[in-house]
Amino acid sequence: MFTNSVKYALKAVLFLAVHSGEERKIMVKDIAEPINVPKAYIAKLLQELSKQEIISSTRGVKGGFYLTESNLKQPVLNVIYAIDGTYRMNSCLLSLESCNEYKPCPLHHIVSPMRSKLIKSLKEKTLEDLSIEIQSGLSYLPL
Amino acid sequence: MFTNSVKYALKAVLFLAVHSGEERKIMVKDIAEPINVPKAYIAKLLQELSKQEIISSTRGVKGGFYLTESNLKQPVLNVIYAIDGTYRMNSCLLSLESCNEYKPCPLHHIVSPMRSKLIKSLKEKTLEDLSIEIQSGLSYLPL
DNA sequence: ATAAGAATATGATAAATATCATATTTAAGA
DNA sequence: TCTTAAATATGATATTTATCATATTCTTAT
Repeated sequence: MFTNSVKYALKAVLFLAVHSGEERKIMVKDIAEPINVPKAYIAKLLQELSKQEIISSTRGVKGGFYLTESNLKQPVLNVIYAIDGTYRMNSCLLSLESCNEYKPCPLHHIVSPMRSKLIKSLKEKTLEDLSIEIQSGLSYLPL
Repeated sequence: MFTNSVKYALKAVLFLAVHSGEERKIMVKDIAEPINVPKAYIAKLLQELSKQEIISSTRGVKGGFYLTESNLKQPVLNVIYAIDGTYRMNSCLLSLESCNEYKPCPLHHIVSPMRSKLIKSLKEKTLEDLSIEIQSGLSYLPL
């Protein structure tokens, strides 16, 4: 469903959602280790997310990555789209270009409603929502 | 969600579901072209499906691939599992080994119920079901 | 100003997936 | 039984994705 890159990115962003803030910037190595993702790999992803303004960063001494209030208000889906692009989640499972309601592929009726729901959920849930769930012990962000 | 290989395999198997039979074997090149998949690639996938007895085949003159009545009764999910294995569809989106109901990852509550439903549907729908839908114009298997 | 610590830009390497090619085996028909 | 036409087995190549490495740029504090 998602690439490895998206999975890593989501873990990193959620880690930042819980642990960082404008006054609590976190540097790459202190993100990579707790989420158990190769440092150089996550560094690249964080740079990309920062460039796309999904997350925030500052360079130099005392710098690092963090989430602003505004970053936290974003839907989870933003992270996914930023890394994988929109195509992957939205394209026909059988890769039939012409697949749509009027000319559905054989799996369309099974898959399409579920995908719509999933996308809706990922659009409604913000990073903050998930962060709160983690902090209140409703879900976990482990190794 | 699925690999290219699974998509190709599904298209090929559904093509066979509609067009082949014990008395109407179809050879690789006559499958590859209408479903618009590279011949050598689909050949390999068909061989694998045949080995796993998802589809049937005979060698030699007048040989080819086809679906028996028994093949047609199978759930669509069989094709997916045969090519991609079971792990891909069932593993945690964030690749957290420990993710489950008791220790859910942050996306578990969003994703898990939908995945369960999807798998249920793919288990209930047989190749025959989909073949009938295609033949009655409820869905399409185009290029 | 300048030194040091951080992200950033760039690109190299490795692994997995997708694609292509071909020699071998099997089955049917002459 | 021999020839031919098909799948089968095997493996080579190309492309994409994942991983790693490093020189450059920016920011803070001295």
